[in-house]
Amino acid sequence: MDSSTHGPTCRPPDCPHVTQSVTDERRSELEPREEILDAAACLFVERGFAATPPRKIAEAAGIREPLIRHHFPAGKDEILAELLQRSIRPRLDNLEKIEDLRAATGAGPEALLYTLAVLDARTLARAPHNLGALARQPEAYRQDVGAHFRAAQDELLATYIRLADQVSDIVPSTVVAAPSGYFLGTMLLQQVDGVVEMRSEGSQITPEIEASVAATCLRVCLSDPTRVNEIAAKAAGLIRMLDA
Amino acid sequence: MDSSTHGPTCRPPDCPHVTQSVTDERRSELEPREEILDAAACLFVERGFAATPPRKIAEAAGIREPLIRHHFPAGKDEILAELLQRSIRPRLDNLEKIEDLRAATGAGPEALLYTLAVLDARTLARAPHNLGALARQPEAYRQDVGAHFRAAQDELLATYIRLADQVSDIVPSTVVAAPSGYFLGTMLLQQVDGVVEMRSEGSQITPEIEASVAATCLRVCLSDPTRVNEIAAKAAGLIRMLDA
DNA sequence: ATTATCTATAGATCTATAGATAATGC
DNA sequence: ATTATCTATAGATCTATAGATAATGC
Repeated sequence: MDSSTHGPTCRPPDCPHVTQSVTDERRSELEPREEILDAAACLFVERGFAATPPRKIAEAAGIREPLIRHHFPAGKDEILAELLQRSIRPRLDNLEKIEDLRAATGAGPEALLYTLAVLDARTLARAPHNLGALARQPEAYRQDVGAHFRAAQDELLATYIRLADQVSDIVPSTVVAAPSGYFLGTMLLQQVDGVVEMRSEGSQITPEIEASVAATCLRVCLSDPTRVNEIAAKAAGLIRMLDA
Repeated sequence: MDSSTHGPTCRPPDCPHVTQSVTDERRSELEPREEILDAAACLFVERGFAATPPRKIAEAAGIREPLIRHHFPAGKDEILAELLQRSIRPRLDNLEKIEDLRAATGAGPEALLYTLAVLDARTLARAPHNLGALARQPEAYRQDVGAHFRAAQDELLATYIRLADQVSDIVPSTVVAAPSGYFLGTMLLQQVDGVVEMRSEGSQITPEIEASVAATCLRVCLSDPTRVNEIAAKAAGLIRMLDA
């Protein structure tokens, strides 16, 4: 209530930066560059990119402002670009993983869609500081900062679209308003990305919820939802292979 | 490319403010207060609240900066609060509408959920400047600005949770990872709110897509998706009553 | 008399850089 | 010699206000 303008909205275990008030000792567990990224991630997610001046990042990281410029000559923009990369890279890895699984096991699109959804949900659930929330900052759409990120996002969407298309067996003419193609893929991706919103509302994302999200993706595509159990079981085997 | 720092990302038909460069004539179709709100809505959605100084709003509205303070003494915060109100009020109206329909027709939760989803999707689809996107600005979570808005949002969520609960006939023990309660409601609401994201990606939201979103909400809840057609038909009747 | 609008400007904050000092690698 | 870090500061931008002028309602 004393120093900063508005109370921290950040849950302490997630994010020490917003709560810490005058502690300006470096925590020094990390390299300064990492320290900067970590502090910035927390602040960008909690207060927003545009609302976070470099000074606040420096304070949170326990360094002086010009050091930020030393590590990131282009300033905040460069930090955001790096954080966006880090938020999307593991999801591109997930795309590779399911492609490998397909090649290795001949798994069908149903199990692969479920697997991808679980992996992505898990990635978002475990990202430090709920980093996935950066995708919703308006600056993530700016060409100069988020171009690379956007391209990756498009690749992700394209995969969801393709898988959804292969999985969907709902004949449009038989069902009023069955989504398809771009819209079906978008809806599935949004369902998965919803994990970010749940986290920011304070929910702990359990493995059950991750599975729930994935199962919902299937239920949206399939005319016979009783098959979800069977597909989930098959996918669980694939996921176990990855975890091993 | 000449004046402003970054190219406008706004589609012209949606939003004249970002594209207009040096035209500082007031358009004067609207009251100045409305002009300010309209310009601010566009800029907040496109560039973000924190990245939009009052000067830009004044320029876009064709007025001088202090006039903003005259109409909104608390500055940008007050504008945002008003815009958040305007974005959520029609959705509270939608809640009332389905309650009225329930009382008048005795419609069941399935048809009401479908109807609510269509109404909400439509509200988001038609909101000027894709106003629904404001809900994702970090400042919408700030107590001093968004408290009222958040309360309304919670009421909305509570209704989705309740309806989803009544509609859902998926017995958890028979299906691995069936979402329920809070999470099911959250997923449905997110599905509907996805319209905002689709609009910001440039998609035109057709009535078919609105129906699609609503149908998907049902498909997520129901063990027997073949019932969706029948429910959608019933709901279409309810919606026609409202439109008349 | 109140409301709407402007010009002018003060003070705070932010962004960016210059230049000094310390630490490190060859 | 290069890299890492600091202090100090300039210039730009933002926020907020004072005070003048015009328009409007009683």
